[in-house]
Amino acid sequence: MKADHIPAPAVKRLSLYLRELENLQRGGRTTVSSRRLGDALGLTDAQVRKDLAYFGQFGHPGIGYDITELSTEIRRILGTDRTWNILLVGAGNLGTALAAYRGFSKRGFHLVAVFDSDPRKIGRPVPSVESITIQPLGEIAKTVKQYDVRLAIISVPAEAAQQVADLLVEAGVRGVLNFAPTALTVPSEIAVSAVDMAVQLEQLSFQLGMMQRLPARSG
Amino acid sequence: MKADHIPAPAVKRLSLYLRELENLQRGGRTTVSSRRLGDALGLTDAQVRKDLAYFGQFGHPGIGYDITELSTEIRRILGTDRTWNILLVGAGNLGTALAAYRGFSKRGFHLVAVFDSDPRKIGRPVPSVESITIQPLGEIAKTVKQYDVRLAIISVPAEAAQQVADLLVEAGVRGVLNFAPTALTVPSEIAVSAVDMAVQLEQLSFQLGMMQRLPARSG
DNA sequence: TAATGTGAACTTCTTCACAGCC
DNA sequence: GGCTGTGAAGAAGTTCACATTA
Repeated sequence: MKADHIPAPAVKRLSLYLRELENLQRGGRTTVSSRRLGDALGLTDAQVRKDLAYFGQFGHPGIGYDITELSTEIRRILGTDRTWNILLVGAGNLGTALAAYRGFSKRGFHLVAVFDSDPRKIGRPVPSVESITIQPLGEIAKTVKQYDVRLAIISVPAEAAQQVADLLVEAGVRGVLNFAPTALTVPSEIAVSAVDMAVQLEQLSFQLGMMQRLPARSG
Repeated sequence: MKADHIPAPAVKRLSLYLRELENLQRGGRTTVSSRRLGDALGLTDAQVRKDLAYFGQFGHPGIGYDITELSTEIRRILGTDRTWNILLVGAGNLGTALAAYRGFSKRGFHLVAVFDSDPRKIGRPVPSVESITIQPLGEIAKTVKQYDVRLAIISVPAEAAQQVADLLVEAGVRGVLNFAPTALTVPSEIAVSAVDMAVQLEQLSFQLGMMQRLPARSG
C-alpha cells in the first residue's frame, strides 16, 4: 500500500500500538497478531492491519507481527528513533509536574530548559528537577538555537499562551504542545497539538448524560 | 435537525465552542457568527452550524448566535449546567498538579477527595490544596457514596492503573479520565477518556517529519 | 445585506471478505 | 488452521450551496 496521504486517526493509533507493543514485550512475548493488538486497544483486527499497511508490510502471514521489529518500524515512522530536545514554558503547578514527568524521556523526548515570566522564579531550580534552572522568556531564542530545539510545551495561563506561542515560533520552534485552555493562531507550517483537561471531563459528562437517556446498547 | 446519533468529533468541538464563547464574552461581545467562531478555532462556518444543529436551533438568521444563550445551551447539552463531584487517584507530581488546577472548578468540576497507595502520603494534605487530606485507596467506595461521585481522574503509574480502574468501577464511578500511559479495560457502560502526553509529542514529531518530506502545502 | 439551517454531494475513514502465504 | 494485506463496499463526517429569515 504505502499511501502518500495518511489519515490523522491512523497516526494517533500508531502511537498507541507502540505503547501496547512495549507492554507486551515487557510481558515476554515476541510476536502479536492484529487481533490481539486490536483487542487490547478496543479496535478491530482489520483496523490494525490497515493502519500499519499505510506505511509498509511489517507482518508475517500465519505468524503475526514481530514485536521488536514492529516497534522499531513505528519509532522510525513517528520520528522517535532519535532523541528530540524539547523546552517548556510555564513553571506553575502543571509545568513543574510535566518537567518531572519520566514518560517523556522514556519516549525519546529530552527536556533541556524551562522558562517563566515570574521574576521570583527566574534563577531558581525547577522543583523536583534540580538540574534545570528557570530562565526568563527572553532566553528562549538562544536556547532553541543552542540545543536545536524543535518542539516546545506551553503550560502558561490562557491569557499568556498566544504571546508565548508567538515567541516560540519566532525563535524557530516547529511544533507546540499546548496545555493552555485556549486556541492558538500560528503559521500553517507550525504543528500544534492541544490538551485541555477540562474539555476531557466535559466529554465524559456528556457521555454519562447520553447513557442515561438511551441506556445499554449491547453488541 | 436534532439527530439521535451525534458524531463524537462534534461533541468534542462543542466543548471548544463553549471555551471560545467564554473568551468572546470576556471581550465584551454579545453575539457571534458561525464564521467568526469557526475562524477562531480553525473550522469552517458550515462545520460550526452543522455541529450546533445536531442539538437544536440556537441561531438567529442575519444576526448570528447570542453568546450567553448559546453558552447556556452548550452547558446544558454537555451536562455541565450543574456541579460534578470528582475524585483523583494518584498524588504524585502530576496528580498534585491536577488537584491544584483551577480550570476544573471553573468548568463545574469539584474535587472532593484524593487517594494514594503510598503510606507515607496518607494522612497528609495534598501539597497546595491544604483542605484535602490524602486517603488510602480503601476509602474510595465510601467517598463515592458519600459525595455521589460519578467521575474520577487516574494519575497513577501505568502498572497500577488497571487495578485502580477496577476499584473505581466497583465503587460505582461511571466515567474515568485516565492519565496513565496504558489502555484500560472496563465494562461498556463506563465512559473512559484518555490523555497520554508522550503520545501527543509523538504526533508532533510525525508531523514535523511529514512536512520535511512534502513541504508547504498552501491552500 | 448578513447570517442561519439543511438536504445533497463529496470526502474520508472503517469494515468486510477473501486471495495468498506460513 | 492461523494470519496478513488489500480492493471493494459501506459508514461516517465534512463541505457545498441555497432557500429562508431578520
